[in-house]
Amino acid sequence: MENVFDILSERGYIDQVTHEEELKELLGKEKVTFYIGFDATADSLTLGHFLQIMVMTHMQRAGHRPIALIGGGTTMIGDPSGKSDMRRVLTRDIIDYNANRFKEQLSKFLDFSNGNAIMVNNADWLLELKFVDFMREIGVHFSVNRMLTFDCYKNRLEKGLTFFEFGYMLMQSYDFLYLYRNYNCKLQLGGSDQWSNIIGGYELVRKLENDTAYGMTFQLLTTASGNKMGKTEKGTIWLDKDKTSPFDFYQYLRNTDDRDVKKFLYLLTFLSKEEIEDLTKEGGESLNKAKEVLAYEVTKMVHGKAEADSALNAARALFSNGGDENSIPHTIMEKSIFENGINVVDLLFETKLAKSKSEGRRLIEQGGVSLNGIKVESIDKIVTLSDFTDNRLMIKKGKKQYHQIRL
RNA sequence: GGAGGAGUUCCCGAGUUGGCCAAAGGGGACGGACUGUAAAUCCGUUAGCUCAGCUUUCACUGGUUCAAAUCCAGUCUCCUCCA
Repeated sequence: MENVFDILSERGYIDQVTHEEELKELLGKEKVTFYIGFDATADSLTLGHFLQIMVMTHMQRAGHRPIALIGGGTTMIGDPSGKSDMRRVLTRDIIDYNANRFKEQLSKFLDFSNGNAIMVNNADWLLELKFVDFMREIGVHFSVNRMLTFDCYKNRLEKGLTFFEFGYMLMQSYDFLYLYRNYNCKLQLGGSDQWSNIIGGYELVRKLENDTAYGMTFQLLTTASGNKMGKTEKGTIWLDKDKTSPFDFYQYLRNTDDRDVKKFLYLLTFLSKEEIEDLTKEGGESLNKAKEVLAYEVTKMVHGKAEADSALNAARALFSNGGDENSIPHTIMEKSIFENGINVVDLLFETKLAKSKSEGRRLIEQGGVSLNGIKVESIDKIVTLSDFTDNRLMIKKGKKQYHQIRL
């Protein structure tokens, strides 16, 4: 059987590894327990987390045991790496709630039965630590001089860094130690921004347990234009369908930059190398097909086949004719509203296509709105039943946003 | 605790001899043109509303004034240096 390390490497997940050869050997010969930490700051995982889920899934398929660690305890501090400001501190209740949601979502991808995967919450052990004991057992192994040389702290020195946040690394390192002791966990994975925290943990295990631990990071999912994948300015792309609809989720991936398609196919789908190379070899316009596959595959994994089919159909219906109209995002409204007529601007506002009426006016003035294919020329237009066809009215905002009104 | 500096519209960041400030510039976002539901480029928009006018904004509260982001007093927060 192929070594999972090679798979991860070939697909381009891996960024940095503490001991490449040793780790590869280990992964080839025994069942390895590893962990990835998730911040519990939101009540849903994001598309960005999906990359980490993929890695865990690859690992589990290869016979290894994933531990998903929910940062219930560390979230109470906030990881200072890469952040310029101290994070909002959340209450225990919120964190617990979030942790539960994470578990639900992760269960869709990982097999948690029979201990094949484990979920833990570091609040369970971090919160009961005694300060003095912790400082004596753990604190003595960390050199401040050394910590200050890490990039993540370096740039914080100018902005200010509290001891509170400085302790984050010790806590995360302690997590690793705890998991090593209780679950024989030998490997920590994480995004490349976690490198220094991971180093801290594996060094701690080595010092205290005199055993070898490993760390590996993978690339942060970024788009060619430099943004963090799944975190658009508009808002985060969530895995929760109530927070980001499957259609929007699909569309986000469907609109992937040409330069990212191949990379994302490798990272976010299980398609074989041959399939991916085949889809992307021609480049140019043919990449549209690859984008459709990408969007469909990922949506299928996250939201299931039915939702993926539906999103695919809706998109085809809207953008290339054919496909099923029923899947298009829509609002059902009272017929009486249109018997009297409603102003377009109000309608845009009602359907949330415009955040304010001013924005709605602006859109119309700039020629960005059409009803059933007819451009709205005036902000005074009154929409009535006569604008409908078969009780349906398709509002198009800009080039890509469609919303249908049904009676 | 002492001395000094700062808090502006989504973000960064101008603006403090009071009016010409809904507030420069950049980024982002949005709309249009071009296109392949891509990128790049160009043009436009970017507080709200009952929109040629009106209303609410420049940490908070109160004051001076015909008029304040700009002046005064107090409060809060953050930063730097000293203890």
